[in-house]
Amino acid sequence: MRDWPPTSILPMSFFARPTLEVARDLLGCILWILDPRGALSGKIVEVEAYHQFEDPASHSAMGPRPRNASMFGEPGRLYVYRIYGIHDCVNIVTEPQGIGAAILIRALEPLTGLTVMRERRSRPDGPLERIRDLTSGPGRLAQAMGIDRSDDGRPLDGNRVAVCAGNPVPDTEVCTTPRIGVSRGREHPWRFCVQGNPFVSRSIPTTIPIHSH
DNA sequence: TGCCTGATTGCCT
DNA sequence: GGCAATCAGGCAA
Repeated sequence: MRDWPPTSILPMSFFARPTLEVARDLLGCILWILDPRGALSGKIVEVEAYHQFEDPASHSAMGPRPRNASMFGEPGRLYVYRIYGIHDCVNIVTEPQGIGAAILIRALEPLTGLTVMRERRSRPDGPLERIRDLTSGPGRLAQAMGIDRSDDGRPLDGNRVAVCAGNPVPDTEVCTTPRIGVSRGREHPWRFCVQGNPFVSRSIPTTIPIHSH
């Protein structure tokens, strides 16, 4: 496979850090997955951080359950859940094992395997025309990359999935906002995105630069 | 057991 | 801007 395995795979130690640091550093990194039809990749341009402690919006807030077990497992693994009965959402486990924190990947900029992504995202009436609709949202990118709940708990070790270092995003291009769609914990600006990147799922008025000049 | 809500998306008006 | 699709977990009864 020409593009596999990818280089500069981030080690477990990268994810075994404070969740907000990992979330911010994840911007600009590349999510890779080995699809039967080839390697797929995209640049991470939008994420949300979810803690266990004092974060009522986190799935881990009420402690370990069968569904969120992987959230309390080793860092650097996937936590995949289904939302609204339809869409799968891709998270990466952070902090030391047992804490119960993760980062939701909300948007990617497609880099490799656009043809496969377009086929996966095609509608009953035909393929998607706009590249932006491929991966600009948590449910969309999961579908485009072919990630589902069977990937829950899977390590980012380069066997099927990996996150690799990319071009670092400077503070001047990082924005933080409240998390999308959460009813509790909205006071925390724990959504991070690359300012101006067209693949960010959506912008909200309270967007503020992480680097205030 | 039954009802309600949710880290969403796409189609409809 | 409204709303259906679709389902698992939490909680009330």
